[in-house]
Amino acid sequence: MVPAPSDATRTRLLEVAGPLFAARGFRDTGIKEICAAARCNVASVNYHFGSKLGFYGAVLAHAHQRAFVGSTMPVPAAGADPQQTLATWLRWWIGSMLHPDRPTWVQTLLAKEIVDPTPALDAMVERSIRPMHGRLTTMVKRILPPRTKPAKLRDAVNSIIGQVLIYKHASAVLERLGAMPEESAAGLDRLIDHVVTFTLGGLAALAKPSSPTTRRRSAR
Amino acid sequence: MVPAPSDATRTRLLEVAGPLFAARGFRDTGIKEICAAARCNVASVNYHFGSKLGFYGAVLAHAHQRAFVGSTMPVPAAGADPQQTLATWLRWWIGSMLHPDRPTWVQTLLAKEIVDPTPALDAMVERSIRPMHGRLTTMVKRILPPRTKPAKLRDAVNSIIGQVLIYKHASAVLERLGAMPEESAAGLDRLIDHVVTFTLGGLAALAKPSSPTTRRRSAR
Amino acid sequence: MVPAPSDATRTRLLEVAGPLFAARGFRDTGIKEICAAARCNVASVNYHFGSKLGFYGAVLAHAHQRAFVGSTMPVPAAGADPQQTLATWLRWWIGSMLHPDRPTWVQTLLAKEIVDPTPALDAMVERSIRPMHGRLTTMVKRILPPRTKPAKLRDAVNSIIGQVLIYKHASAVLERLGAMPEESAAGLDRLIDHVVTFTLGGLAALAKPSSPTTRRRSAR
Amino acid sequence: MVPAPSDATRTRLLEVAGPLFAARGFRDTGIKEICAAARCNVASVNYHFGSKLGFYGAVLAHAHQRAFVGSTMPVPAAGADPQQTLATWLRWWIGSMLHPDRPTWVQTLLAKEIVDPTPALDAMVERSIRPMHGRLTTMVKRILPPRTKPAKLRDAVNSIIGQVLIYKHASAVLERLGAMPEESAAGLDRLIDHVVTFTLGGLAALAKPSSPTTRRRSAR
DNA sequence: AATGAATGAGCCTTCATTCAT
DNA sequence: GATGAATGAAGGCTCATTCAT
Repeated sequence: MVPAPSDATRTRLLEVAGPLFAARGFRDTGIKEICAAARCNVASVNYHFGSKLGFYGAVLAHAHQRAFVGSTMPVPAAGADPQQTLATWLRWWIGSMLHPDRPTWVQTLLAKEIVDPTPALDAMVERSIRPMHGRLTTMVKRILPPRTKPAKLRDAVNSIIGQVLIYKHASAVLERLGAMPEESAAGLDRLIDHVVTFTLGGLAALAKPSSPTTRRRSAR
Repeated sequence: MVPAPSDATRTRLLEVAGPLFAARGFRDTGIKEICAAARCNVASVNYHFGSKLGFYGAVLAHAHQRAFVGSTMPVPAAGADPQQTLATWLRWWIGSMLHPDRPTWVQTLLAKEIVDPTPALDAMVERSIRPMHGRLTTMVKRILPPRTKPAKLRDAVNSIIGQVLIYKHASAVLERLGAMPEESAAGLDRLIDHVVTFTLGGLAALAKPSSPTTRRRSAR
Repeated sequence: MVPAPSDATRTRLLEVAGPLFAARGFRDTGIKEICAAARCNVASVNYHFGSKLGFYGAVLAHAHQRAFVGSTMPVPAAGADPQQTLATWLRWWIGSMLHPDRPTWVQTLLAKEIVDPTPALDAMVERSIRPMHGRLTTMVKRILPPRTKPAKLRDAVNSIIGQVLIYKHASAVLERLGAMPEESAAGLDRLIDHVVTFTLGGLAALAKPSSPTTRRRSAR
Repeated sequence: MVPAPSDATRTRLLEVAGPLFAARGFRDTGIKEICAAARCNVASVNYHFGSKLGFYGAVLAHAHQRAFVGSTMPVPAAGADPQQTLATWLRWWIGSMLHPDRPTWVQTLLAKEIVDPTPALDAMVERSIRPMHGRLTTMVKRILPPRTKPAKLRDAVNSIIGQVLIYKHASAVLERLGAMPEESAAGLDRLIDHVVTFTLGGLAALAKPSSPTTRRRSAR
């Protein structure tokens, strides 16, 4: 079960399948196609991973390992400013999600899985997403007032995540609308600045006791 | 294009296919399955619509017609407060996207199409998404300072959209994280309040000339 | 479900599959092979019968219909001699099982199914075997003494059936031992005479109150 | 042929494969399954036995060795009563075939092989079946009149064998018909009594010069 | 001596589509 | 105008076997 010393084929399969799955989705990517790209027999996938779905799970895990290699999550200084801490973390996170020099297929793969889940999603959530989500929640909690209700905290975190995920989830539409940011390091920096500013502004607004502008009746 | 004289079957197919496509995606929903639900022959789809893809396009168009029936986009009063105008529009938009009393499959279908586009996406963008996007952009532009750069405006709009789309695109993950808002009218109202507050706060922060907190270097 | 008026392919499949299944068994006979013999597409089997197993069940039912066509089970005369009635019935049954002019694959198919059952066996037992078994049991019961225990009756019936089935079930071995009867009408007649004589003799012995010759201890 | 010096794996394979082959047949039992049960590599079978078929032959030979261990065929006393001799031998044979305390898979394996022969059947017939068949034939010959034709003798022997084989070959059907004898030592004893009585009665009837009851015409 | 890895042929089934009526 | 029948390609998976160590 543990990767044997010489897994030429196994490793090649894992390396090669990520971009393919990301490009065409789980169900539209045939193992024939994958094995052709990995120059191995179609039976290899089933031999090493039991089934196509098992293989897909392994690819996801493999992708997760690679996703943050060379980019360690920043640890907040003990008595650091909460806003500053969040800003730093956001810079790291958004950078690791959207950096143009980074192979884009890893995040695309995760995005596809999020929108159209397969049974492999559960493992992915626990392994990869929940830790980050917890970290982000903790940081936001420190910024909001002490007695903020959990629901409010939860919404705030979602608003932050949503601002970033849209570039992964809706890129096809944003491109058609001409609303994609420039794919350059400078463009990414500007985008990050924007998200940080927007987020801190939003959190500040949440911190005030105010009621939102004249909410007369619920929609509909 | 115009409904043929005797189109009982044709109409039934269009009505029945939406939820199925929304539930399992374009490629995973078989025409056998659809025709079984519509109690008609498997050849009917190709007979009436030429091919599966043509049928899918027709379903999307049909869905768009239904999507906003009984819920007209609010028109801003001439000299109204820009923030107020945006807030009102957001209430309407989020409500039409997430209201629990409303059949959810239309938006789900659009969300799936956004993440995993088929050739039918282009038509959908022009017909359904671009008008809304334009309207939203206009409203945000009125809130931001007069000389705001297009890129900044564009980012702001994306930040608003992203806050909402996440509930459609990432619901599978949010549910597993326990981060989904309550599915009730009251829960939706609270969520809308949150988005409005967060958004207006974010836009206010963007309006200030300041630079975000100490941005030393871009992420890695 | 009911055979439609024009089932060219469906009928051809049913006709052609019997000998093939009989020759190589259910699991060793590929639908590719069958469809090649029926000159139709490999998908036809699944289209008409849902699955290979469903097809096999249909072949069995079809075979059962054909098995006794033109050979109606003899009905005993009202006050006829029980021995005579049984003899007549045995003549008919053995003849229909072993007659050399009759296509042998039907019985071979049933025999294979009996020894190595598939899920289709249950239906076959109820439809085809139980009625005959019941008839035979009734006839034997009339020959044995009135108060014969059910277990004794059951064993007697089994002894009769076993004498016949061996020629279907163990023919491969009997041939190698040189113990197969001649495959001719005359040979079959002699065999039938033998079974009738042996059976009536055996039943007569059972009817006597005697204990079998010196049964000291059970084997081993 | 002779067991190699270090044959732990080889022996384990032989021991473990018998019941599996008996349960599911030669073609339906995968070597993967067998090797999993024997806790060895899938290549072991081919390594030790050359091929699956070679392995199967070895299993059959191994089974034959075990089949009659601890149960030696009774040798008739010189001047013993022929009926008594046959009865004694039948007791031993049926007991060794059907005794519930005895692992049943050996006989089941042979039964499967008889109905659906593989190339390994020939060896099995010569080694295991022909000697018994010869012995039985000799005993029956002593009971029938001196000048009995070989065909008649052969039929008589088959009638005896058939009475027993049915419980091995048709057990699936007999169970469904509720016609299986009780699986207990007492039940077996009763069954043996029955077969002995029925057989001796049948042989007695054969010995008479009579023709069977009014055989008018052969069946259809 | 023995094994984990890898192979290629074959399996049954499903698919969107087209044909003949 | 509409359908039941039929099609061929492709799908993932299992198999007994062989290779390289």
